[in-house]
Amino acid sequence: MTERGLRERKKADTRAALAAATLRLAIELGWENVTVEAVAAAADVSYRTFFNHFSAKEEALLFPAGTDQPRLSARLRAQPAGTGVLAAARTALHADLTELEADAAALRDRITVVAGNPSLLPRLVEIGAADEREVAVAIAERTGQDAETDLYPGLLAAVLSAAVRVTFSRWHVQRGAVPLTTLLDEALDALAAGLPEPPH
Amino acid sequence: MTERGLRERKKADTRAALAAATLRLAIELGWENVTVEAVAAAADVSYRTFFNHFSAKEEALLFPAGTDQPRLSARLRAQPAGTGVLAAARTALHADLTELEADAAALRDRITVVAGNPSLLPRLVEIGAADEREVAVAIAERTGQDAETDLYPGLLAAVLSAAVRVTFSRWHVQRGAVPLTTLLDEALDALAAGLPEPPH
DNA sequence: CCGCTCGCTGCACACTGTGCAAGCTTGCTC
DNA sequence: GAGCAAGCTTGCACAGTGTGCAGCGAGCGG
Repeated sequence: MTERGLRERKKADTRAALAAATLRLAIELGWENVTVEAVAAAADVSYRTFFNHFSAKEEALLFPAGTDQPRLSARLRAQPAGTGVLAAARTALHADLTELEADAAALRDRITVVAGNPSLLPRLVEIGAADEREVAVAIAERTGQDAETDLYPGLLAAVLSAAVRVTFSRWHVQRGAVPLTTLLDEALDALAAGLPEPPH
Repeated sequence: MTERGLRERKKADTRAALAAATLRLAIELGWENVTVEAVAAAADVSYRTFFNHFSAKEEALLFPAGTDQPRLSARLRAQPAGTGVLAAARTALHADLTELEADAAALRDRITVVAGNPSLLPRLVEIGAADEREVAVAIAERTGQDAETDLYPGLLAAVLSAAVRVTFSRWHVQRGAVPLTTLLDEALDALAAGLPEPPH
């Protein structure tokens, strides 16, 4: 399933080379100075080939592995039916973040680029929270509600997305000193406590 | 301060005409079929003039009044120092949403366009939550914390942003039957209660 | 009334993203 | 192993976005 032949392996290599070149050039030159032409040249393929692998420049930076990998909604559905929504979400998010933290160097570089280019920030959320809409549906399935009309599923999905975003930000500021999962737990605990105002 | 002369009035008219034409064409043709050239033609100005008023196509749709209007962070700072952060945020958000709901028809059209084009969704958040970063700083000032390192300010700002986004979504689904402020209160109450899982 | 300011306009340009029609390598079949 | 289909790569043309620059003309101040 991982490699079915030389052709697919070469294709994956090309995609990886393009993604790596994109990230490297973004760090070296700044995101706005990265052109698709330069990326293609750095990866030794033609300009046109870039768009055979990525539909847009941002995709090469933020979705180097492709969009068909297991997403948060899938992980959430995989949790046993007995557990509560919040606990299930916490477990699913842990799995997601652990996987991302596996190549921490690339993740840090990516966040660095995004931090310097706010226009990319929304897309980063998609990495962590995948398709927030799907997550809302998965939550609705678990609570027996309707994702369209009821408040809870959409709100929880959006709030989880926000928690992940904040977690990425803090992880980056602390230069990865604390694991993503630990930081996420802090955020989720604060949420579960109803966001009580801390003493000052 | 509102109008200082014929020239400024004409400029504001041009901007308003461009914004209105953008919204109208987006509803009629779909966002992806709206070209700047068509918008400029509909507003009876040249192509180049469009970019003298808006730095990008999305800005004409989402920030028709300009980005220098009073933002959420300013409203938040304007709240009396005695009140708690959550209460202050609620009041500030009420003011913001009430103002937006004043021209409900345009707001509904805008949300319709955004709902059909997820790529625009992140920008809509900016309308409601303004600059989330500034809000985080304002929260930090109120709690005597540091917006960079402490969890609370950034988390609360992100969560408020999420609540506003969900509120817009529900308002749109219900076709504006319930005021924005009422829907926002429901979301904030759920958050303050720690997002307890509803019975199913 | 004269000059200055400033919005509007046209032109040229770099870049993104897409459709189409090739060419060439891979992998499968006979 | 020869051929054939599939599909990755490539070049070309094109629509559209966004920017820099220079000129024009109407509003504004002295």
